[in-house]
Amino acid sequence: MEYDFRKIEGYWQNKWKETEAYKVSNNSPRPKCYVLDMFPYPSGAGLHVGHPLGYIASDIYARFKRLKGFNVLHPMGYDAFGLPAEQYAIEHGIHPAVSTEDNINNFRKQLDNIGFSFDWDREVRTSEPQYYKWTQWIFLQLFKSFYNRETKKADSIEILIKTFENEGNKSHPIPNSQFSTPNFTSAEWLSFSEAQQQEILMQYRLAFCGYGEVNWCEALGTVLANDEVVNGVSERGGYPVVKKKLRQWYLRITEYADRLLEGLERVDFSEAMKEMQRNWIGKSNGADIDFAILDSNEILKVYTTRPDTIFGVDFMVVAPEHEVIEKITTKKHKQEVEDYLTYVKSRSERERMAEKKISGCFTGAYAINPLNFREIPIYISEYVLAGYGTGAIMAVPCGDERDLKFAKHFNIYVTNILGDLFNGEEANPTKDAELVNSDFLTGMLMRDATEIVLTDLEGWGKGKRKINYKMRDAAFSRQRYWGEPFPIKWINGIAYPLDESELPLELPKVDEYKPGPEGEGPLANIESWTAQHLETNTMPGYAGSSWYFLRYMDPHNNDTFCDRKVSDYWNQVDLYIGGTEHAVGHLLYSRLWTKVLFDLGYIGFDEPYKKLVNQGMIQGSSRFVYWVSYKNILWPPNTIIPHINISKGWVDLEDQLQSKVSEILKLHKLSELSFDINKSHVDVNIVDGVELDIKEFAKGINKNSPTKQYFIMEDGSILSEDDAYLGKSTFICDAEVEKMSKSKYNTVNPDELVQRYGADTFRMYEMFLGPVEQSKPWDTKGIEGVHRFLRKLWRMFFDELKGKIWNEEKATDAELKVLHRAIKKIEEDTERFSFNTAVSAFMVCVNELSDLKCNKREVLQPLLIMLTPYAPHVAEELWLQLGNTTSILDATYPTFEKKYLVESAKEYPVSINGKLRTTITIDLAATEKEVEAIVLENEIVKKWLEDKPVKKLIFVKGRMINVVL
RNA sequence: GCCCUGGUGGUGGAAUUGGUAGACACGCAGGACUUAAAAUCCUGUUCGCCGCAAUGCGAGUGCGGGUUCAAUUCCCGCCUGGGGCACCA
Repeated sequence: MEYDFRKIEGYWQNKWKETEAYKVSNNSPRPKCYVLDMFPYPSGAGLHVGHPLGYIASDIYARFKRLKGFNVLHPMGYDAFGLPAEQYAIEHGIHPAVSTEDNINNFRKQLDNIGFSFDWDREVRTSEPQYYKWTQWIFLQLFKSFYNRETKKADSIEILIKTFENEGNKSHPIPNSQFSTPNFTSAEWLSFSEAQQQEILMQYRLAFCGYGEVNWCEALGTVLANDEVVNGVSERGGYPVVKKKLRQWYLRITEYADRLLEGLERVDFSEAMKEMQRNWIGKSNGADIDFAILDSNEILKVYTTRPDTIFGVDFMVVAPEHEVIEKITTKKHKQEVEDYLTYVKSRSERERMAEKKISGCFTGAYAINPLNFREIPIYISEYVLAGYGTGAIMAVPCGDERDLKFAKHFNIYVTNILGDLFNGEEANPTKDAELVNSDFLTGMLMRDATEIVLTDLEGWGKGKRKINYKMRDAAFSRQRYWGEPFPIKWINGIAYPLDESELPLELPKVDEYKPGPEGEGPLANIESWTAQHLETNTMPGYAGSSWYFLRYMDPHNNDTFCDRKVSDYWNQVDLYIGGTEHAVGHLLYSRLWTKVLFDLGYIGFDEPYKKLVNQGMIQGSSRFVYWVSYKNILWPPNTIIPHINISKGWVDLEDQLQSKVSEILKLHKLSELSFDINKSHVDVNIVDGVELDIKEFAKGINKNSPTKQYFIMEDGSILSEDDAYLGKSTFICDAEVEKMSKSKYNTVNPDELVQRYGADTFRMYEMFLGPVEQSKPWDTKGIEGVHRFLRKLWRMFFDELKGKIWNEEKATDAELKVLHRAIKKIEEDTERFSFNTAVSAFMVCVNELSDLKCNKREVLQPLLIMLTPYAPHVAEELWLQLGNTTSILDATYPTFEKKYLVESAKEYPVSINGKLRTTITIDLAATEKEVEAIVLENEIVKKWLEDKPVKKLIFVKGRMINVVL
């Protein structure tokens, strides 16, 4: 009986389906374990080998935990709303729901191939009304809540209204400091119109409406996503893009900044991941300082984290969006300022931050330093962003590199407050300098000065301590069709929530996906929609994915998003696997939603993910073919143009290449032409390693084009497309590691590999490739080794001639040692997500057992159980063949027993001065003295000692010995 | 530009707490079995040097320094690949 993986895998996949082997119950006496993959977006391109990497890892872990006696929830579903489907609809007229459904079916088929243990009864799709009903419901909870700074949690807006009625807003200051009515009494509140009251409440709601800038493309009449804008123009068509203010929904995530920071202390994410989130939140301690403006009543408020440097301020910079510009710009500089603002309007925030070149312009106005009354010029520059701090900075060139560059560019005098620590060339951001040129602070350490400046400024009413966050409130609307509609009606400019009984508010069918007037979403084109005064924006991609992990727990509940008893049972996600690209987007948003739902009492935990593992990207290994293009040639009609492909080795041999090309041109009676060498991607699937399959390559050539293909082979021979099948010479491609993508022709489809080697081999190979967390290029070649391993395993049970060869004999100590070493290693490695080393431990185990000629059930059966998470199909098949009547999926994981591994002696590495010179086997019970004697008697050690005295002998028991001379 | 992360043989990678660098595979070379091939098995494989041989000698984990009896691992500086930077998901 041979290893017929196709038959085995087909059989068991059906069997498991029939027996509902992966159905998970919400009621179980066993401990729970929740293993989750990041929500996939079902793209039209289908799966490539990079996608299932995380799914395989989580599947192995889920199956492992099941064998260890846990009730494991391991669901899968689709983040089905999104821009690509809508773009596809615009281009092909196919409704996003239809293309999404197709994509999902394709995705599912591909996933099923790989043998995952997902409980498909729990599948969710964010674009289905039964699902987004609850996304809308949660949105309403956000809308009807505010962040109570006294209790530091979300509360019902009704409580806030009661408080306003009784005492105004004195105990709940308005979060928006720019708002026109910052303070009001109970009497004032009661006197406000409904519109005024609602406008005020909007400043408190966790989901609120405001105005924000979007990428507006006039020519396309639409708002563009950041990645649809390239170098300031639209990716499609290359039309200019400018910023435009539109009404937008936001989530007040800034109120949760401290709790999002605090929560990081309680979750098991990598330090790097936590660091990224902390940096994103960007909490800083500093001060707002007011600078008066010369000959003006305006005040310029700046935020700084370094009040101690106030005597080093040589100029001010305001963001181009700052409203003060208009008021302070002098006549003389008006034109210059306008030109600059026009330039900035075309720049994306990303471009502005990344720009190395200094740009800016002087307003003609001067600010006055509140401490020494010095007059300081006010500039505008794109490197100051409107959204951060107050949108204005005090520039201290001796302490900040960007400020220094700016000062040099505009020839601004640089004050040195750092003394010797500033060399005039490089800014020094130290906090430890002794201040000079700093009036009454001179001679003081910077760290100490901060406090004094703050106290002074506050005393004079010129400044205020302030904690600032880089994080901004999260924009929560899109001017798009394919997303959740907001359950909001606008009447007389007031947003009214729909009643919960009106949910779901279903997305209406449309015939076209064109944007509405003035950049509004496509919903604005639907009369029946606008007649009801419904909101025309839709929710962004992260709405549905911010809470999906809760829906998996209770996916069919029609009464609530997730029954509290059920979420109490499943609780947090124990293991979450996904890419680092979600570090600050999805992860922060879902943490926010979880905290709000917790505050409002709907769930019992405030962090969604207990442990997070980041999977690395599988990169593509691209292949290139070099080819010749001719310079300045007008081809006579009916000419056949020789298209010449060059094998890699010839590319740099210019002279010889010239004669090869001439040779080919002569065949076509063409004279010598000058040419360039180009490089194009070639489909990796027709390249074996780096060797091009010319036969396949020639098939792809358009027979109708007036060209004829030639190949300059690695050995210098020349083949034409007609004799491409002949000859023993090879054609070598160049190779490069790039992102895996269709456009680079470097995608590898898992379906083909599964077809060729089986799902078990594919699963193990994906793991064998390297650590899950690490990015690595895909190389199909190594898959053979894993496949050989599985066949070798099979042969321990079945011989081609003899059939069954396992036996019931008692295992020897040596065999049990091999087994238990494997149990220890594989269990530990699986537990710590080191799947690649676990696979190699399987290999080592099977290699050693076959060296021992061990075919004993006592050893093989536990091995099969350990293999189940990695290669479930073959494990289940062999398990059945061994005569077991229950499924291996629910077998008991073997227990490691130390007694089989006990050693009495150790082969110690012996170094002389840190260099390994020999090894000596010594009894582990030997004392240091005994060891020393043995080592110094050793011939090789003696040779190196050459009678020199031993300075020191380092002996680490069970580890190593080092003799120091 | 800012934040995060990686760099070890021809290739993917291993070395879990500072303690024998290169486990396990791929590839390559040689051999066995076979009429032949496939499959399988065995041997070798970091580089350089010496050699009849060895447990010989030297170098070696992106580059340059440092700490240590001992550094892929810790520290400082640099080079370089990848991810993110708020409307891709």
